[in-house]
Amino acid sequence: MAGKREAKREDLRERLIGAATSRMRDNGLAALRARDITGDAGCALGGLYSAFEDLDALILAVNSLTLRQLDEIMTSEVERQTSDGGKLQALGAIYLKFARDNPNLWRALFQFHYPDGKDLPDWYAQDQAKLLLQIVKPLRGLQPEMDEAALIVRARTLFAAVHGIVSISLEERFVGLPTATLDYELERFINLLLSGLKELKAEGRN
Amino acid sequence: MAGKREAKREDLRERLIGAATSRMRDNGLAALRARDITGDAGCALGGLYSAFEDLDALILAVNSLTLRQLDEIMTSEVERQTSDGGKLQALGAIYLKFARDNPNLWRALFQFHYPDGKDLPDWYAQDQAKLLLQIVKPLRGLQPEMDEAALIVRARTLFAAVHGIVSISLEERFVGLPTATLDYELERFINLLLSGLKELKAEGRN
DNA sequence: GATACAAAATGAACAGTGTTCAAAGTTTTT
DNA sequence: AAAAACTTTGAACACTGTTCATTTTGTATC
Repeated sequence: MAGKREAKREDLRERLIGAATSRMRDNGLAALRARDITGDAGCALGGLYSAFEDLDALILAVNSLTLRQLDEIMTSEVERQTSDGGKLQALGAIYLKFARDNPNLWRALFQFHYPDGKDLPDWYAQDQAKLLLQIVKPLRGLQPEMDEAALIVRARTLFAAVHGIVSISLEERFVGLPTATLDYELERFINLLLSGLKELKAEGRN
Repeated sequence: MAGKREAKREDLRERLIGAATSRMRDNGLAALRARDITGDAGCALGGLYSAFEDLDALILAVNSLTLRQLDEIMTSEVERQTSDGGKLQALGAIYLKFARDNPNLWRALFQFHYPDGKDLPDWYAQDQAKLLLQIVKPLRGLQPEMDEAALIVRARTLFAAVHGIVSISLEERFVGLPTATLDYELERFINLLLSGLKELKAEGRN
C-alpha cells in the first residue's frame, strides 16, 4: 500500500499551483497571499511550506508553467509560416497576443525578483532557453554565417527589444499611449529590423 | 514671523527624499523601509505621512529626481553630436551607462508600480515626456515627413526597444549573458534600426 | 488486526511590514 | 499672554510570510 504519501504530496502541489495561478491570473502577483492560496487549495497555511520551499518557489512554479504554455503556442504557430522573416513576425505577434490575453501571468514573469544570492534553478533557466531557441531558429536562416553563440546573443537582443515594446505599452508606463495601434507599430518595428538585416547584408557586414 | 512652518516642512521633505534616495541607491527599492528612512531623516515614523501622502508618494519623488538627472545628462551629451543618427546612438549609450552607474535607482523607475486606480501625477508624466522628447528631436530629422504624433509613437517604440535590451541584460534575467559585449550589441542594434530606416526610405515607404 | 514508527498537516504564535491617530509640542495669530 | 492652528510623535493596529510544537495520517512490523 505504498505511494499514497507521494500521491497526496503531488496532489497538494498541483492544487497549490492551480490556486496560485488562478489568483495570479485574476488579481496579479502583488495581490497574492499565502492565506488565500492555501484556503483555495484546501490546506492549512503551513501546508504551503511542506509542498514548497516558500511562496517564491510556488510563484516560480507558476511562472514555469506560463513559459511552457507560451512555448507551446509559439511552436504551433511558427510552423504555419514559411519564410524566416514571417516566422519572426509571427513570434512577435504571438508574444504580444499572449501578453494581452494573460496580462497578469505575463507580468509576473518579469515582476518577480528572485532573492539576492540565490540564482534561478536550472529547470527554470531551461524553460527560458527554450523560448529563446524559437527565435534562434529563423534567425539562423537569415544570418547563416553567424556562429551559434552570436545567434543566441542576437536572439536575446531581439527578444528584449520586442519585449520592451510590448511591456512599456501594456504596462501603460508612459501616458497617452495609443494601444490600438500597438499591433501595427510592433509589426512595423520588426519590419524595420528585417530591413536593417537585409541592408547590412547588402553592404557585406553582419 | 511667518514661513517657518513651510520652511521646516520643505526641509523635512528634502531630508526624507535624500534618505530614501540614499537607501535606494545602496540597497534597492525592495529594501526600502519606512522606519529606516525616517530614522535617517531624523524624524518620527509618522513624520513621513505628514510630508508625503504615503511611502509610494516618496518613492515617486525619488524617481522624479532620477528622471531629471538622466534628462540633464542626455541634454548635455546629445549636443556634442552633429548627425541625427549619432544623437540616437549617443542617447542609447547614455541610457546604458546611466543604468550601469545607478542600477538601483534606474531599476526603481520600472519596478515601482503605482496602485491600481490612481494614475500617475501630471508632474511625473511630464518628467517622462521630457525624456521622450530627447528621442523625438533627432528622429524628426531622420523622418521629416512624419507628423508629431507619429514621431512620438515611434520615439516611444525606439525607447522601449532599447530599454528592453538594457533591462534584460542588466537585470540578468536570462542566464549566460555576456555583459561585456552589451555595449557593442546595443550599438549594433541601433545601427540596425538606422539601416532599416534608410532602407525603408529608399523603398519610398516610411 | 494491533502496535510502533515516520511523515505530513495543522494553525496559533512570531517577527516584520506600512499606516493611523490621540496626545504632546510648536508656530502663528489675536 | 492667551488662544488657535498646525505639526510631530510613537504606541497601537491590521496585515504580511514563516516557523514549529502538537495532532493527525500513512507505512511497516509482528
